[in-house]
Amino acid sequence: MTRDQARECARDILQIIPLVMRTVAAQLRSAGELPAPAHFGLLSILCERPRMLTELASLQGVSMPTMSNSISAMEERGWVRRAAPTEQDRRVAMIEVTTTGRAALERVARSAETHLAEMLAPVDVTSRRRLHNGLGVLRKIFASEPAASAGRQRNRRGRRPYVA
Amino acid sequence: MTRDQARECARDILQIIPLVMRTVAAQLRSAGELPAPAHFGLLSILCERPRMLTELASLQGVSMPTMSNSISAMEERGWVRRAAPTEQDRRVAMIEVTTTGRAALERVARSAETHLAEMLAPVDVTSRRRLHNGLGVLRKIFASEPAASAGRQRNRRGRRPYVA
DNA sequence: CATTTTGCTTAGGGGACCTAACCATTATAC
DNA sequence: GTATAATGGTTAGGTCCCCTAAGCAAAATG
Repeated sequence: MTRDQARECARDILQIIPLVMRTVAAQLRSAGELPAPAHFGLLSILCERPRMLTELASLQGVSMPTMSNSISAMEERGWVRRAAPTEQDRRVAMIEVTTTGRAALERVARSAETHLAEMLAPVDVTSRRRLHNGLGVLRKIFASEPAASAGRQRNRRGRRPYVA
Repeated sequence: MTRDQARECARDILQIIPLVMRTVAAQLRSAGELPAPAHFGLLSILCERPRMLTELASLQGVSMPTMSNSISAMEERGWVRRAAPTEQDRRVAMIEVTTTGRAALERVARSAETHLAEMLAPVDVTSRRRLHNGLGVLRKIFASEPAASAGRQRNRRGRRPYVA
């Protein structure tokens, strides 16, 4: 990729992603799912299988305090549970999704689906395929677990909240 | 698009866009451009030509108070200027970008370019094209100005912060 | 054992959204 | 031609998400 292409791509991302973000967030807000934008991904991950906090922070690319708070918020809503520490290692608290949580995920997905379907309706087939492919690429780029970095408080394994 | 496709697409967007958002925001933060994610688009728009506040709120899909605050923040940084009201209509205050603002935009673009280029480096040509196309579709969908809605405080003309 | 590392939490702060409520200034309606 | 809306903006108050710094307890390591 040439310098110009990189810059164009950067501008595109910087202009478009926040816009999409705002729109989706607004849709969820209006659907009464206030804190969903950040929690949705978490629920998805946790539906797969329970995880520890560090793992979740890594996967989502946020700091551990942030993840701790998010989980606390979701716990209060009854969407997840901090499982009792195991005999193996009493430090870790595995996070599990509850039935309520699964239902919430379903609800949010349905809500988003409705709104997005509306927005996607006027889009032709070719564009939809392009959208799908493009999202796939973004996923590959941003959802992978890049090389670890050094130092405390920096998600040593996996994605980190970009420190320098 | 079938229901299943819509849902899959919704899930993809809900999972991927926030991730990208966080990553990009973190990059800019670490580059010392703290409030850039939201302001970048504004600067881009204003570099084209001055706009009034209402217009900007519409284009960005946010409420007017939000836009007012954003502009105030950017004004404090010296990135934009609230032009003196005209004879024509003393209510409107046109927002103009300053030289400092243009420079900031350039700086942020370069910074983002650097980081993104790094992330995009391991991506093959086909994927890059897909990414580009996909972003184009997103732009078409989310950056267009959809039908107006009714009521005060709701960005009557153009994109609105989704109310119901 | 003393020290470090690891998993997690608490404390404190910032940015970006929102709704509600409030001025001005124009435009409309009797 | 004044009363009444409608329009452009701002202020006030609140939520959510994200961060760094600074703990605390349990495990691993010398």
